[in-house]
Amino acid sequence: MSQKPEDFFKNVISHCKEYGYIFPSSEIYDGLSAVYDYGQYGAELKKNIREYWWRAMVQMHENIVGIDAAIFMHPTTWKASGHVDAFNDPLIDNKDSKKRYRADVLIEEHVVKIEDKINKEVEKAAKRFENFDEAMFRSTNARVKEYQDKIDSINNRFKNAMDKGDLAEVKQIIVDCEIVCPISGSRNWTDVRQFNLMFSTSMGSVAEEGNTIYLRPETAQGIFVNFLNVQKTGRMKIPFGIAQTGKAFRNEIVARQFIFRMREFEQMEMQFFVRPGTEMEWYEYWKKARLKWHQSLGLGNEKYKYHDHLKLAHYANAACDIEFAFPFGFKELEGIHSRTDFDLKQHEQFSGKKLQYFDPELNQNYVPYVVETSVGLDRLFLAILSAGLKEEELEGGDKRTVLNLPPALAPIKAAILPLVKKDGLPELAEKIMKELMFDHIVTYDEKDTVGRRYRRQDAIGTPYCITVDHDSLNDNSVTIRERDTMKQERVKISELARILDEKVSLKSLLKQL
RNA sequence: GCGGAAGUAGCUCAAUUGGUAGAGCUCUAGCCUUCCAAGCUAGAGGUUGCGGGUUCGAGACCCGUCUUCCGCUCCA
Repeated sequence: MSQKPEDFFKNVISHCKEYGYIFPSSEIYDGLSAVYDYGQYGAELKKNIREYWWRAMVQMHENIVGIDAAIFMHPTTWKASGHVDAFNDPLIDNKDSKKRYRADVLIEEHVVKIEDKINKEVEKAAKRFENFDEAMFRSTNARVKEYQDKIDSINNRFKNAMDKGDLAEVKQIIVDCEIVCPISGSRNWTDVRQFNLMFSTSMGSVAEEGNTIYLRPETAQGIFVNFLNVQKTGRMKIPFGIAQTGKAFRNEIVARQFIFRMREFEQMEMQFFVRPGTEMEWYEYWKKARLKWHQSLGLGNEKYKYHDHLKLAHYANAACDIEFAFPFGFKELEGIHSRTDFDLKQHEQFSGKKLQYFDPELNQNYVPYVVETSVGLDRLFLAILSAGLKEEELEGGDKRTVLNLPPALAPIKAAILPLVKKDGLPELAEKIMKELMFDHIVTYDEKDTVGRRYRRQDAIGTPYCITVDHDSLNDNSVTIRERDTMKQERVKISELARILDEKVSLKSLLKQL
């Protein structure tokens, strides 16, 4: 299909809506920006992806266990993790250049410029006088003092403004200092606005001071604060991992690209605790293991690539992304980070509790190092859906829309279809459906011609259609039609449950790992 | 936040210079019985995103507002 990427992406979005995968949130009220609801099929697909991840991590690793920590956490958690300080930026726009700046950075840069002027004065004076006493010069020279007073006054004003959260004052500082935009050179600024990454709410029915709590911006911290609980009660020996899936919330400045960047999203994280000094081995191990997991889905190995981070976050000593070829380009799907002992150390410091492990082999205590794997469930969903959606040209110029989902992840595993709606075929089909229902989500459809029903199932990604025809009444056989090849195979009704199970169980995926 | 585009049936879109909102698909009920969509009959579905204004008359023109999409800015 010679389709433009934007158009294809639009198709993905409308297909999601039209076939019950994803709806805009609160749509009857015109929607809520960057929030989406998973529909009847979306919820199943998402659940299946989560299930596959969980089994691959928890079930297939003796030394990994899973937890389900709360979204609400003690507010100090986020001071310790660095989220409170690091993601609380006052931003300002220049209306002419359309550039956005951090207001604090603009002011800092301005202060640096004044400092440069002082230094120049000092240099000049140093050349002029012999036996130059720099300290004396700095404290007595009128011009230098003037500059220094300016700096102190700006710094004071800024500190006061930030402490009080007075953003109008922050803007006034920028205006008073006559700070110009480096690009447009103009002083045409918008108001300063505070962008806080974290959503806050209040605990307790009465709004009082000091009871502000945050909706977690990552699930990882729920694992770190439970490190000792799990290690002790599970008698875990290093190296070991703790996995968790769950919602996280980030107040993105601009959330875009459908479910790729949402304000409410779901993460699947695993924190792997290792002996200090071995973290790079494990980092490499998990990089490979996670890529292999993604590739097992069969979306095409060429759709993945590593992207190593050169600029590292405050807590990491190595980091890379597994990127996926989304319709809008290669973008991060999963992050693998070597987080060092940063988080546990921070929590030790803020909680006053020892978060250490006694290593019997070394006969010593230490704070473990952590290798994190963190994948966006919604992004994975989008990856699978956009890789799967195809407009096929069939022989004879016929077209069909097919959603090529990995069978083990498909929402509906099979549709049971009577060839015609009479002669006892519907009854037999329903009987088959009721039997298969015990193991899988299956559906029944008798409306329209069978070819049309096949196409309907293709569009929602059902991997198998089981067709009951007139012969079925005599030979106790039915045909299984495969979604991707459209080939049919005749099988015994008594064998159906086993055959279907073989084709759609997660086991087939897990065995590839 | 800035710039651009767009909001009409569940979906895709029409509606002449302003003159009674329509089609296809989908859906529902029935007919037909056919292994790869679009046979027949009937039916349902709309305060044209919302609020004002101009006009005898607004889906269309004007103002405001909301939402979505694209680009820029931010992004652990």
